[in-house]
Amino acid sequence: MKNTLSLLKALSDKNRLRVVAALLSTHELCACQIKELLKITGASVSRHLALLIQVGLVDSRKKGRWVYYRLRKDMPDFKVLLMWLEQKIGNTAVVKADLAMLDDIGSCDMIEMCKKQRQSGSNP
Amino acid sequence: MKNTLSLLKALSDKNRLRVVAALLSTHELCACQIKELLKITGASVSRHLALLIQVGLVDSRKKGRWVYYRLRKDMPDFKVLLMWLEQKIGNTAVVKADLAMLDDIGSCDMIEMCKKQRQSGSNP
DNA sequence: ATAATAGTTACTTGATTGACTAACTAAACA
DNA sequence: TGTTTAGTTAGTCAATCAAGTAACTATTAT
Repeated sequence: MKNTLSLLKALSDKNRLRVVAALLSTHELCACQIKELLKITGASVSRHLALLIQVGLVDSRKKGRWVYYRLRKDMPDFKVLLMWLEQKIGNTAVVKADLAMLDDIGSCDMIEMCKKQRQSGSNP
Repeated sequence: MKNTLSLLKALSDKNRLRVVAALLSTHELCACQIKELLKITGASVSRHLALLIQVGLVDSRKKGRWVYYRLRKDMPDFKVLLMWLEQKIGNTAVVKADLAMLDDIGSCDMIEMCKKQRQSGSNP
């Protein structure tokens, strides 16, 4: 009960839901890509992802300076829920726009993107 | 997206989740039964149920002085989610205790139960 | 008709939560 | 080795939310 409640709470935030939707179709995303997608500070990204990891929905791996996150689609506990979610929000305007945005971000060089982020000054 | 978010938020509260779990196995419950189950004021019950109705999960019908609520299990939008939920929380201690409690409540005369509630003084 | 009562709505209060800034950690490069 | 940088943690603030009390509505019973 408590676990399910935590899981539902984790999904009850627009930004976290957008992350999950994005991860449903991209297999893996770097923190800085998520930051670019949601247009929030790195600190906020970090906290959102920490929560998604805590409830077991997301996994992370560190590669050099970057941290990559991926959805644990295989977990039987979540499988049905994630399929339901995908079917529910996969075609919404927000998610479609996000996926288009991710196409741009993904085709970018990571280092260049991070440099651009620094210049546009969202995080000192 | 907005609808899905509202739905998830509606389910992200312990009392509302307990109500949904209860309705999953009882087909119909009166407001005063829910009040007895959750041990909160009638006002709070009313607001929780209003929210569940607003997101489309619950239906209500008025019969005399009483209002009965039922889950809209048929709705294709919710069907998968509700089945997932039932499988996830159906066997938890909280829900099992709630169902046992509802057995008692259900076998009671409604008028007697409401009278007892008045006497125990939870709502003036 | 009047009193009683089940449920809703309005208002207030305390707790939770999400976002930001700033300080910190760890990895890479000069 | 020292600096830059990606990400995390701590602290603060504003907004949201759940619960209670009190006032109101509608239905039943005396």
